[in-house]
Amino acid sequence: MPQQESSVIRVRFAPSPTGYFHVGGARTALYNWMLAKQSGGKFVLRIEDTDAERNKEEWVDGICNAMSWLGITWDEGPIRQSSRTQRHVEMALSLIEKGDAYYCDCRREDVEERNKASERTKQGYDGYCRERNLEKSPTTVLRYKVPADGSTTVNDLVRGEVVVANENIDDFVLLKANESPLFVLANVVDDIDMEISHVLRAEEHLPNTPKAVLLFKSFGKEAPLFAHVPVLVNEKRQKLSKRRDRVAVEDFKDKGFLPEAMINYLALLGWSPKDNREFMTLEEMTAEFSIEDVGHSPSFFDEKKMEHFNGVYIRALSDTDFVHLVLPFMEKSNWWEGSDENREKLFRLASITKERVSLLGQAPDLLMPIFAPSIVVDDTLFEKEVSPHSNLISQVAVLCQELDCFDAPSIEAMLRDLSATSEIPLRKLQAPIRVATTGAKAGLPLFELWEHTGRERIIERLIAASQNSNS
RNA sequence: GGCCCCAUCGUCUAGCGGUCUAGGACAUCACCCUCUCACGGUGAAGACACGGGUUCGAACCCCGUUGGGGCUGCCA
Repeated sequence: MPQQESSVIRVRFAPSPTGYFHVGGARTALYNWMLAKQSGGKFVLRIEDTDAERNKEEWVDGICNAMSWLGITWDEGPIRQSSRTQRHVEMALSLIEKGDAYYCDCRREDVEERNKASERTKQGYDGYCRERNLEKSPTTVLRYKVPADGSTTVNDLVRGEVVVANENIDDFVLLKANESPLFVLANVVDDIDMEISHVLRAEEHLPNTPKAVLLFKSFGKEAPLFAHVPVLVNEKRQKLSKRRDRVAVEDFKDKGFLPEAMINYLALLGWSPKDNREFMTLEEMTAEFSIEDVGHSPSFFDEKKMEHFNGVYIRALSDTDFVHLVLPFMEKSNWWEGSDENREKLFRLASITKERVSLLGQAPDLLMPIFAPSIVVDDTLFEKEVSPHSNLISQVAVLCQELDCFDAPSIEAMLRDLSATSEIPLRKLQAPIRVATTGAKAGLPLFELWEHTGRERIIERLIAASQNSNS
């Protein structure tokens, strides 16, 4: 096959704005991006909005924002397919003269009826109007006349050769009755005009690719290289669906996923580097990515594993970056006051917080006992963990009062001392006072937590706890 | 129903005819570390769908079966 190896790679990512941007689309976009960037090629963002009924402009913004957040940049676009309707129609009409297209006035019900009546095992359009030489009218669609014999081959970079007998390809619609262009037509015309070299998309498009190949041929153009990557599936092994599955990129952003972690995880769904390592930067992945090495079977999108990746990325963050990234999540809490003092405190808490969260959104819960003026202790938990130890708790309150300096080392020394004299292991001793001062059984290391909460509030909470136990 | 695609631990994968008593990661479990939790460390359990070939030799090649998925629109 003569191939344009010398010319630049031009790919396009072509979402239709019929819903939010989901992880499946993100992975397809990412693969396209890596394919283009590894050789200095161009990435075109094309919005496939030929179906005016289903598209909404706000989805376009959503897609662009989510892609930008992930770091998937585009060199051209977003180009609305709807802005090129005239060109699509013109190209479709040119096929009539070539004898490759014809008008058809069959209604869907008519076709179904005929199929039912005949012995035909296939269900699609039966070619009823092929030789009727209909004129254009408000009720006619324009169909492509698929050759009766022979077969059409799709040469796919990940699947290999896919051969389909032409008799199994229906005469598909090019132009609706209202003369608006349809997917395959618009796709092919735009790919030609935009000089797309590689069409990398999800496997769900494989069945209509022979139609595209036929069109390229009719237009006298060489088809681009195709690469159909497996779809992403849910736990029931069905293709991820915007409606059924909660997989919006934006939702993951809101939960506190880092774009780098998502990109890293997503890239590994269907592809892996030669040495099978998992943590890679976008640059490293781009350098090593190879479309031929993409797997052939669907991958389950495992949010748990992605969260693990996210935790690793969070822990690798500098304290400064962590504070910067976690601040928006803190600001969602009504107890958070964004003072310089609090930001400084947050910075000093960064390292012990980082290793306890796998999502940025988990940080506020951990930090609430320190920054919130008051805490809430669940009744059952209080009865179980706090009440039996009211004496101990009031004793600790006194010791806190007596401490020269209320910092972590002093607090630790004080509690270890108490542990030794009272013969209560530190691990047992910390439980009631932790619940009394934080409302939770687990959380940040107690000594640092107390230091940053401040002596006054800690003593206040300890006293309140011991008094509530007595009554 | 028809057409097409796919098939290694529960999941993501390594493996591209001999190095496989099948390696790694997530999840699970146990132990260690430890002020709780977490991080980290060590270890356990866990897979080549099945049947035929080809070959001295098959997870790797071929065929079939089974199972799964996608498409089947005047959606994309």
